[in-house]
Amino acid sequence: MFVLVDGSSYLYRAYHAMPPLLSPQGQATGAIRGVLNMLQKLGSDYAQADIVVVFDAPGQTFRDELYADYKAHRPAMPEDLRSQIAPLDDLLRAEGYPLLRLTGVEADDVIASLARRAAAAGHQVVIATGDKDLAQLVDDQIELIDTMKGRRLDVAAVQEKFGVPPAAMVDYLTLVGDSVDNIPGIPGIGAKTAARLLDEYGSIDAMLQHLDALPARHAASLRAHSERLPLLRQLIRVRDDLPLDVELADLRRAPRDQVALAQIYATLGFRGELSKLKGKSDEPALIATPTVSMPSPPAGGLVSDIEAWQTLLPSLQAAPILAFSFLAYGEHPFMHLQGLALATDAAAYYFPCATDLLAPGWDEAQLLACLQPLWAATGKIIVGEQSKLFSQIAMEQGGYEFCGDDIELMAYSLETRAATLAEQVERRWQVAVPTLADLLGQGRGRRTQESLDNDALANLLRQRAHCILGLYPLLRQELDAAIERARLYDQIDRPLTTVLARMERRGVFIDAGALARQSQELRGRMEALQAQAQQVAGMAFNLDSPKQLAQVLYDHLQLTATTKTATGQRSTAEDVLEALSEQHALPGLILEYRSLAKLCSNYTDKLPALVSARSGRLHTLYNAMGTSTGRLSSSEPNLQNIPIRSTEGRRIRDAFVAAPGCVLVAADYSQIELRLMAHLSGDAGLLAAFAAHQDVHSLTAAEIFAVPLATVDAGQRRAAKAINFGLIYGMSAFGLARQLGLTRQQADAYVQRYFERYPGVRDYMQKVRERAKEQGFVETLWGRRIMTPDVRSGRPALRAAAERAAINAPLQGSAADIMRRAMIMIESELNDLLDAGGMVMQVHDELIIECPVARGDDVRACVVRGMQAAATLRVPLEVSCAIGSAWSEAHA
DNA sequence: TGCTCCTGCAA
DNA sequence: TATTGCAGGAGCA
Repeated sequence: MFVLVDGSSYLYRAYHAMPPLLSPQGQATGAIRGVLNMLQKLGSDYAQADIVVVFDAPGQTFRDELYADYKAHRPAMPEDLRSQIAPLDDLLRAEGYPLLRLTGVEADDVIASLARRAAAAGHQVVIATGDKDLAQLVDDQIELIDTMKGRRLDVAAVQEKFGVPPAAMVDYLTLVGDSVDNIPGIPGIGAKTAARLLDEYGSIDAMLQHLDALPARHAASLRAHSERLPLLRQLIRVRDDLPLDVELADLRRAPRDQVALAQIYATLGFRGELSKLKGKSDEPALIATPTVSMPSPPAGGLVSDIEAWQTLLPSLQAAPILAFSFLAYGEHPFMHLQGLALATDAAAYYFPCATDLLAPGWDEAQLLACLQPLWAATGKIIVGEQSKLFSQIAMEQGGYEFCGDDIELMAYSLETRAATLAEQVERRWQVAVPTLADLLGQGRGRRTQESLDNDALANLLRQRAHCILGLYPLLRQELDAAIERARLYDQIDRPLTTVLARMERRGVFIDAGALARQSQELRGRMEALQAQAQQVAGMAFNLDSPKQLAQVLYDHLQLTATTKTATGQRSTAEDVLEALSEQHALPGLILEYRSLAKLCSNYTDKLPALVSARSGRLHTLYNAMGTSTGRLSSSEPNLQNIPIRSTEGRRIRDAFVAAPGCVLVAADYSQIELRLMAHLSGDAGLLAAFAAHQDVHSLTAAEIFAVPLATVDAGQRRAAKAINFGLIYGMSAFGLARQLGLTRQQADAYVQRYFERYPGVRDYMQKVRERAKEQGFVETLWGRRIMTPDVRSGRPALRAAAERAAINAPLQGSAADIMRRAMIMIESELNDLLDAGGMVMQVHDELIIECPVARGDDVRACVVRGMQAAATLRVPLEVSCAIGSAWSEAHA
């Protein structure tokens, strides 16, 4: 039997799975340690087998030549991983493993060729890999194993996992693509569709012969991309016929070179291995071997009465770290616990809260009360998930404030990318952790949350708590290794959680009656517009359907289509209709209809429906982990896109009002992103423009057009404003031309003059592009890191888009950091200042506070001070603020 | 019911 | 060929 190990895949995974271990000399050794662990495990699992390790060779392969984008968005190998390759090579050779590395092809191809040879010679073959690509090789003699997940993949398992037999895997991956390797696949065909089609037709070739029988959109997509298929196949199919100049007999493990090993282990600081080698296994290893396998299912059990709690309490009090996971039910933000699990490193306990398992006197309130002193114990670390929700439950059902650690938030502070518990566990340990969705199932047989089996829920939450406990030290270590990220988490993101919890719970008052009246009026006008539009069109059609509208405009009325959408439909977007409105009356009517329909469906109808019966107010959800820049986002409803630009839309803001006896105080940062551009770039001209406390767009216009400030006209200011905004987004001259309705040449000239006047800005933008490419990330003023993998892409469009995002991210993200800091300060000051009221909304650069009428001026002073104090830049940070009984009035 | 596409609202 | 979001309705499986 042969075990063929995909060394490169394990190297990467070990690198990510292991803590950043260092040798005494400071050499990184985590990945080496991980690969060694894995090989040792394979050695004991397959004691009789010959183990062969295959690595990717450095440099290009035939796939790179076939396809320039192959693995293009994969970041360059981190230096502290690259530095481990040579020592690992030495180690594996000394351990006696046959090592293969062939230039021009990938490890997969070598493995495939070896596997076929060995199988042909009658051997069983096990391929140890973390990649799914090799599933195409599986047959009676060849199977895959993922030692980290402990999963075996034989013929039946491939069929079960992918829905197709191994023989169809090449076609399957061709259709689906492989985002890991940046292979696109066929658009519109995902895993499900591919499996279904292959099940029915057997192969892509067969599908191509029966295109008419396929669902139309799949047929269209296949046809449109058919010329791509051969290339995709070549990329995905592994070569299993390489002429390898080794004989199977050569692939025997050589005796371990004890002398070399002793030296290597000593250099790497593998004390445990060294002592084993010397036969002194009693000497304790200095470096603990972390768990790479699934954390074992926790001991512990169910706690549903006070006696059991009392028994348990000492061990909970003694634990330095408590991890929790919970399930909630009810109406946001007044939710209840359905159950909660608490894990220590010894055990995990489950506390049901809303079931018939409860003893008299033991319920949610009792549990929360019991937990309160534990949470508050000094020096104890409390870590969980969904901590904003949990702190709302603690407030609402327990009557106290809670602010613990949150592994999702820690991950976000580290890399500004949301990572669920399941994703984190998967990434670090390559094991699946069950989610609520798994327990509920999907489709028609989907269970409701109330009907969940108690034992199943208990196990789920105990296991999750256990995983959280395992993740915490790793995340904390990574945060502490990067002081800026640690500060970001400890001083900004974590404290903000409580602020947001309170703000959501406070809600905002709206005049539902006013909205209902607006709705009625809008409906009337929409009906009239619909009748008029159908009359002008000469036929009946659904005004809400872009597809039908395109038919009416371009087929029925024979207007000329100008723009197409991403999928080739003829566009009916606003700017297109705007242009067409000169030829015909219909486009104008549609535009008006659409604007009204939008107001109705999104706002005047929607908002009153979301008012809580319990509080009479609107409670949005603020997601502090939902953006790639550090901004918040808002949903259910989204209060960050309430109309303001059109006079019709503005009326919606009339309905955002203060409660009786109160006023709204609205404060917003003026030009904060442009100020940050001045600060970050240090451009003298831009700094001077802000220092002058004058209208920056007019000043910019005066510079660009080389005229005195006093003579700048509206058109010049408009152009300057467009450039200023465009800068923040990394806009090109082409985009500027389109925005302003200029020719390319004119726009080019503007941009050129802008950069002549503000050369620091040009240099800064270039520096950001370069840094993004070198480091793979950009940073905000507070060290929030935004990853920018695509700036290294070979695809020009993708790369350009990534560069624009990289330029924008430090500006947008720093502004977001500033606002987060301001909110934390202001919340605490308002707590002292007010008995009732507080922040009710945040709209990126604007804060809205509700307070008693008499306190309006105090609150205004407090908020303006807080917002300004949140950052000290090289330019003034101006805040404008106004007070009113409605949001529309409180806008300065 | 769940997914994708198109459209459009905000900073 | 401008950044970041959320969400509706249509259309389809």
